[in-house]
Amino acid sequence: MAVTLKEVAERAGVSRSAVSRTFTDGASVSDKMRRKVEKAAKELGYSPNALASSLTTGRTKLIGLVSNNFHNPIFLEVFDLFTRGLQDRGLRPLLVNLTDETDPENSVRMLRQYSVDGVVVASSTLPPGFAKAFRDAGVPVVHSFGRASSAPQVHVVGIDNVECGRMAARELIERGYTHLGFMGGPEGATSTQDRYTGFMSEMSANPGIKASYSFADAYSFDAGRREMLRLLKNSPAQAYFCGDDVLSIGALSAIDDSGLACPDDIGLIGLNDMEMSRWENIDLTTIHQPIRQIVTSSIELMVAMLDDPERYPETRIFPCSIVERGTLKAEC
Amino acid sequence: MAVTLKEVAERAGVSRSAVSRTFTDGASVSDKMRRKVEKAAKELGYSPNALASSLTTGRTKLIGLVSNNFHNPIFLEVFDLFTRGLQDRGLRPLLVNLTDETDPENSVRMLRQYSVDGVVVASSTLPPGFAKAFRDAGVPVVHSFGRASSAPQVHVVGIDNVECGRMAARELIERGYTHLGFMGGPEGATSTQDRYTGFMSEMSANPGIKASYSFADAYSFDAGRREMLRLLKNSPAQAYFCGDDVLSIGALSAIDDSGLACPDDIGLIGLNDMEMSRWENIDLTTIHQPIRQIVTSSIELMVAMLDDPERYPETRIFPCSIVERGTLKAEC
DNA sequence: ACCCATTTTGCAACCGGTTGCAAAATTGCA
DNA sequence: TGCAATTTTGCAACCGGTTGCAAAATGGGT
Repeated sequence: MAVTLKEVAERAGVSRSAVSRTFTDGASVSDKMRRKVEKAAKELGYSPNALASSLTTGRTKLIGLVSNNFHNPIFLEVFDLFTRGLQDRGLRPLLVNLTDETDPENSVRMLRQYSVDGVVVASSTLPPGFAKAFRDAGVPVVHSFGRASSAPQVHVVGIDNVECGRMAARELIERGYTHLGFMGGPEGATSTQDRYTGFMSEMSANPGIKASYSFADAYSFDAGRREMLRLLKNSPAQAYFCGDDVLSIGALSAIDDSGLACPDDIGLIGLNDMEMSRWENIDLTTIHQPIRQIVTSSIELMVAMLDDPERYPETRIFPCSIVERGTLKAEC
Repeated sequence: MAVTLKEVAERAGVSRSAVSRTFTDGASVSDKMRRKVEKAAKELGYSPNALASSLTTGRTKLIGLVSNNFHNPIFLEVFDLFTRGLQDRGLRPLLVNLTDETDPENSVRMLRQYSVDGVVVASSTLPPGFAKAFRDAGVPVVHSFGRASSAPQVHVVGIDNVECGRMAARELIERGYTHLGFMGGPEGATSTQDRYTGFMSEMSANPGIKASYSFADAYSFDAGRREMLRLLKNSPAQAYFCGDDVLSIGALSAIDDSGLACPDDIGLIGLNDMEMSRWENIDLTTIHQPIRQIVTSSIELMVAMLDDPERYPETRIFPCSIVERGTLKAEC
């Protein structure tokens, strides 16, 4: 069906190598030859088979884009940025959905069968074992939204979740709240654990402040709503730092439904600053996570690693900042 | 780096063909041989190179998943369903983001370079030209969420948007509204046009009802909000059928902000029934689009076409139904 | 016009698999 | 045990490209 190199060569009356070289940049071809070949190629509608060439060059320009976050709207933004960013650099994302997948080996095998040049793990809830499994298989890996570490085993790009936890606590304290709540995401996620650690460290620094904590079982609206409804039943805190924005929105809905008002009765601060958080009927005060920068940086790191697979693992942390909207009181 | 067939063959002391056959189902291999090969393969950690084999078999099991909807949260659900469904059938989605892309030829060329076995166009806003361009290139295509047609040029799976328009109009009329509004999505999208046609056809059947219409410039929160704010300035209708749910939610926010209430002052009905629409603080009355069935059916159709590329183009339409929630009055 | 340095071109082997065909091995049956 | 039918195996060519190397062509200087 498809036109091959050989046919173009015959039509142009030249060798196959000549055709190959006209489509390989950096190869030595005379202008005359190039014109002849390009003419024949155009007439036949030829375009080179990237997979065949990958056999000899060892590069497919395929990048595994691995995630298990298909229920958090912020990941639609993440996928948008990744796909466009990769495309712009001539790379192709092979999307892998790891929801329900527990064994890294399966995905490693699959991605190796397709000889991906690299893997981007885009998830804050996937255990670090996945990223490591790829690395152990000799595939360049970047873990985006992964856990910051001073001695990373793979490249990590993300935020300092511990610092975010601290930042949220400080903000609530500064605003005069004296009974704070931490309503985390899934307890097993490293992001949740780190935010918890940071939040609590700030608590120990402020003995006058009362704190309580609990965890929702997913980063999702329903989980946030359910957890907040539960909290509201018995003496809730004055303000909560929620695991992320979608969780906060669930909590917001629970507060509304209970006849309470936000921020008058209960304050909320989220994390992510997803598009939806600035919707006027949500208007969530939140910690901005610079996802655009994280994605761009992840892609840059990936590209760098394609050139030098031995590159020493690096952690890139981007600063977060509070976006003030309408879910915290100005001052208590 | 990677282990090859040849190495396994040498280790097992057999021919390369033998190794190839043990990993090809349906091939003739004795049990003894199979055991020998599998042992060697395991020891070496061999897994076959899918791309190399695609050279001779002509199948890559790669499916282009093409979309330009990276701002409508419903597409996260769509991607989730597609990636899982394809994976379950041993197919791999190559994600292509066509935001800002106007020339079908580019994407066709790109996907042909990667010899995808088929292409799923998942979009209601991409012009039909894209799907046709793939078909013309000899690639099996399914257009999901595409325009229904009695003489389709490519396989189409989706809903009857004209009927949805009618259904929305009828619902509003039955509830006693006498001044209806159609607030469409982007005017160029076939989905918008069809919903408009259906809506207006019902209007002509009800001469007593007053109707007005306008279009938002994207299927997005901001566009919906902007358009509704504009409408509210001069004698708005009593109830609107909005282009889709995310647009409705934008409209809802505009209504709230203007000090009006929904459904008391203005009624709204959306289309899609995305996850968010049932969030308790949104609670949107909407027309349910059975996306799960659409995706499943699209995948089935794709699989069928891989077996028989000449299969005659078919349109599959799934019925929609109204989901009653809180944005329409019970009775006026 | 001649010679040498440089560039362009084609040959052939190779990338990692698959597959038609014929030879070798196994099986069934007398 | 012998022989034909059947199954298993290996050889070698091929899929669609790339690339090292040597031969052919070109260019420059005199």
